[in-house]
Amino acid sequence: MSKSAKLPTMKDVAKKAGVALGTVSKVFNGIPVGDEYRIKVEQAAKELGYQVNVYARGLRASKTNTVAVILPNLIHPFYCNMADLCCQDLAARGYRMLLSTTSYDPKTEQGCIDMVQQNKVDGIIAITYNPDLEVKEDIPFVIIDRKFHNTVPCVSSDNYAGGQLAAEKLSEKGCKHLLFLGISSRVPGEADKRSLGFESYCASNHIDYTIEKVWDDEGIDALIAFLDGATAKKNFPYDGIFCGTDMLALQIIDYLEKHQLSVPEDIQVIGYDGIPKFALDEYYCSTIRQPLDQMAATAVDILLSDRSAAPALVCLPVTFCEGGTTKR
Amino acid sequence: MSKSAKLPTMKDVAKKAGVALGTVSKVFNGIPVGDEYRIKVEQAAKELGYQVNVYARGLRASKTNTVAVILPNLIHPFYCNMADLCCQDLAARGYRMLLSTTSYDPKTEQGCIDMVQQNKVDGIIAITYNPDLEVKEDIPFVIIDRKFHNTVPCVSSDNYAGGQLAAEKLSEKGCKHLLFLGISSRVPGEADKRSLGFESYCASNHIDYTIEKVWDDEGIDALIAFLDGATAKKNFPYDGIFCGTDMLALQIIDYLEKHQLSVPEDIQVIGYDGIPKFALDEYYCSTIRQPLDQMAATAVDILLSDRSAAPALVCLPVTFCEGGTTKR
DNA sequence: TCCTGTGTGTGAAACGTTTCATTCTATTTC
DNA sequence: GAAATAGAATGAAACGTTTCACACACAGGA
Repeated sequence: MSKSAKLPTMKDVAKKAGVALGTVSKVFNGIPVGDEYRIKVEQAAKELGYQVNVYARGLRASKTNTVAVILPNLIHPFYCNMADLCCQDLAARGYRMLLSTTSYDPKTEQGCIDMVQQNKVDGIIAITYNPDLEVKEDIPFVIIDRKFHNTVPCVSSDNYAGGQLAAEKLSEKGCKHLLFLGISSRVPGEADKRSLGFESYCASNHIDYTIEKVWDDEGIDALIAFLDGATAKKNFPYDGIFCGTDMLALQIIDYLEKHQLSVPEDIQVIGYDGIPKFALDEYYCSTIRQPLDQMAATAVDILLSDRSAAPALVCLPVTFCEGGTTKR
Repeated sequence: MSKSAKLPTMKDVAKKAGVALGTVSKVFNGIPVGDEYRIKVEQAAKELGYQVNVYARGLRASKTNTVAVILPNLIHPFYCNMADLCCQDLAARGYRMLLSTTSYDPKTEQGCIDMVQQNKVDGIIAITYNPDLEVKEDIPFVIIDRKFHNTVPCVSSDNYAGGQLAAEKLSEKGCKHLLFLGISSRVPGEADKRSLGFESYCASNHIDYTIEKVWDDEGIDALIAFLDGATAKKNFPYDGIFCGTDMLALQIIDYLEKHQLSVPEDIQVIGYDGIPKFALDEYYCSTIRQPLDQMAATAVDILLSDRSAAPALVCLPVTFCEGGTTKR
């Protein structure tokens, strides 16, 4: 353990290098400075082990090199992966990540936004489903997965195309009677387009389909009730199911297997998200994979670049990933 | 969206309340102040929507209300859950969480520590397996899962008892020939005690057992090679396996099933960690569950309390959780 | 009435940057 | 060769807090 000595300041560096304070500042801010000066400063800084004090800088300027990431939680793999990728992308650009979780609670969400604005972070990336968020327009803000104000860019996967792709794959794999199962938030979001894409594909290709959606406050029980009705019949009337999320798909698969319906033999199932299984290189189920890496990279990019040029909505392309719940 | 107005400062509050600057400061720092003054200040602050500027405070004092959490990644559920819990516990105490991921890279780990010390966070919670970390002693530091310097408190689950418990459970459930499989880091850590506890239980209860450990740089292939040797025999010689982690257990179970050995009928498997399956209320496998919530709470507690009283190592109790890979 | 002691509000100084008006140097132009 | 100009380094002021030496008021003892 090293001694707890007073940290060197810019003043120390300036003195050691024999230059003025402002010159040192310029060097550390990438402002052009004569080569001989730059070298002297860099040398002195290195010898002293100097690093810029984030708090002094944050106070004086409004540059904090910190981006706030606000998510519902760090339990669901989707959010975790997103946080992981954002963290890496931000670190690569020299930014720190301030992470807050909200548990979907609107009050907590607003509290995070307020806190974070007060503290002058350089930007905010959020996944939130609160439509009434108050955001000051002078802090760069990017939202993932849900369109918000028109002034706030949204990054999402191409949910509509994803829905189409799911229908297409199920159909290709021989399914004749398709079913969409989804749990929707009462707040409209990009994810709603999954069923729309699914529907459009089925309709224009004359495929038999059913859409069954419930509200999130009704919970999965409402979907189970629907399935109970279907399994009560002699023949379960669907042979291909597209679930709005991988997590839902897992629960549905559990249900089916408990009712002597085998996946994928009797019924093929596709989820949405593309969550890798437990940090391994496998999927929980066949799925429409969102390009999380691109989404994170895009969000960071928009945030830290010139936002005036940012599009209101970026939809990134999805892919189908085989995961054992569809026939090969 | 609200207007982008200049944020109110303490000076504004002082003027509005008709008191001195220092008095306002005291109110916001919980330093006793006459009631009539306190009320005036609180009133004025509320009306102005004043909040303390974190950067000014961080500059002047060394109070930043920020704790850094350093983890290998946000992909493995163990780390994610830990981050989630730390975030909640910290928020509940009014702290912000600065999160960094290291990908197990020693250089990145040291970089994070340096950055974070430079930036005067109020404390650091880390999960790192780097033995050569340089830490300044004047920043509160807690490490999870690995004992470090004696001056740095470590929080872990009771790995030794966990190993004993796994052996006990397998034995109780009728296994006669136990096997421990583990992947160890070359850096000694608390997790090494899992096999020691397992061994001690078996030895003192006259249970037949085998310990098979490989180094992490050899990878899982080394364990697979060992199993190949075992499966090549007419009868697979083990009927109960304790794996060092849940993730390893999953991979081993996969292997066994591919070799026509069914779990739990032929072979029972117990993992370690207690990772819940995909944010659902199930486990991937029968497991020795670490009390993540207690571990996070303890880490935060030690960090923010008087550390001089902190024990060098806190071992929290583990529990056995049934997960379908052992017989009931 | 005066003096001392205690408790509490006051406001200037300091924290380590960035910024900007100023000074200085060197180069160009007539 | 002198004056004008561009370019670059300089250093003081300012950012919004916390802290601390000080002033002040009031109570109690002589």
